[in-house]
Amino acid sequence: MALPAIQPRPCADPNCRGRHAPAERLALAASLCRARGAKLTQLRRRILELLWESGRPTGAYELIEALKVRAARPVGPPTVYRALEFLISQGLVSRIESRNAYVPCVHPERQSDCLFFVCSHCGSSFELEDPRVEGLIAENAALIGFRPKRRVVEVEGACWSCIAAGAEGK
Amino acid sequence: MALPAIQPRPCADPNCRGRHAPAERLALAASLCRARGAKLTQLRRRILELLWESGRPTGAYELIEALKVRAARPVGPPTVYRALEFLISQGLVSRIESRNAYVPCVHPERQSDCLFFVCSHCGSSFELEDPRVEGLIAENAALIGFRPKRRVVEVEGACWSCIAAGAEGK
DNA sequence: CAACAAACGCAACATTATAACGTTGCATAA
DNA sequence: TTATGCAACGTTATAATGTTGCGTTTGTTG
Repeated sequence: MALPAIQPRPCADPNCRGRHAPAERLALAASLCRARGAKLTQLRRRILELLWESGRPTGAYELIEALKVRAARPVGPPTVYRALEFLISQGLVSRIESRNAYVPCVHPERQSDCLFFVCSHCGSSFELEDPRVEGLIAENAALIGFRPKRRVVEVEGACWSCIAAGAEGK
Repeated sequence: MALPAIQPRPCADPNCRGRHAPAERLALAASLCRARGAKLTQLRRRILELLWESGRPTGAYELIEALKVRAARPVGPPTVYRALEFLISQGLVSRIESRNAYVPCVHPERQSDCLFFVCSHCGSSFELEDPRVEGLIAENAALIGFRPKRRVVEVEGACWSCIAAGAEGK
């Protein structure tokens, strides 16, 4: 029996924000899918990989372009959208509604919704978790008898490095 | 001098949620624009009126369709999008990012961002304010040195009347 | 009135997403 | 081995949403 090359394991830090290489991310994704009986196919894996390599919210058509380069045959929009749908259903990817773009999830093992901070200057995004947000939303929902199912929290602004560079968002 | 028919005045209740007729909404909007030196033209006013009458997040192309009925000439997409841009800039309308749709703002005199609760069954939306959300976001933003400019909070779920009717969202 | 700017009309186009239908490949059972 | 079922993927076309560029109208101001 071969030694396991990578030991995929959830990160203990809820807000570790990117201290893991794409390869490690993919290994964790594969491990999660295996455990759930979900199939992380070649295409789905490749798209997830592209998202990790991109480093910022990436549009479906950007992915299609990127896939043209290395894929045997070009893939059409429906194919990419179906793959994204799968990745989202597995908690491996989130859609940034305010950008029509997609980002890989830092902590796919937790299915919780996240807060997304998107820099309007460089386009990079940052994912944080804060359980208190749920409470606040639940509290407000109760005021109007609303039963929440899914939530979107997206903050547009300037990221640290763009502020440091003097370009404070466009 | 004629007596003022309507006395537009901000509502004291931050979460009054729709106890005002469209005519009153429009009068307030006109009053605000006048005070700000912004021009609420016929078209812009008509679009705001349609949004108030609609009662749910409404797409740009739905507005175009609705305008065909009563307008002298049909209006094209750019015209509607520009009018929406104006209304949004004046805080009279918000865009629901997760739906590509637009809703009139309950409290245009306050420029604060709101929380939107959208029923996935009947499509109606509810706007609430909660200043604590800003605090929570600011706190999280500080963790990563992010300077927030605009935020989107949208909650999808089931509204009270749909829950009561037994249809708890699709 | 002339000059100017803001708003609007219009054609074309760009971007994002889905519908409808067909094909492939693999597992299982007859 | 052939049939059958199924999930994933491919292909074409089209729907839905949003923008650019430019010319025309309109309203205001000197």
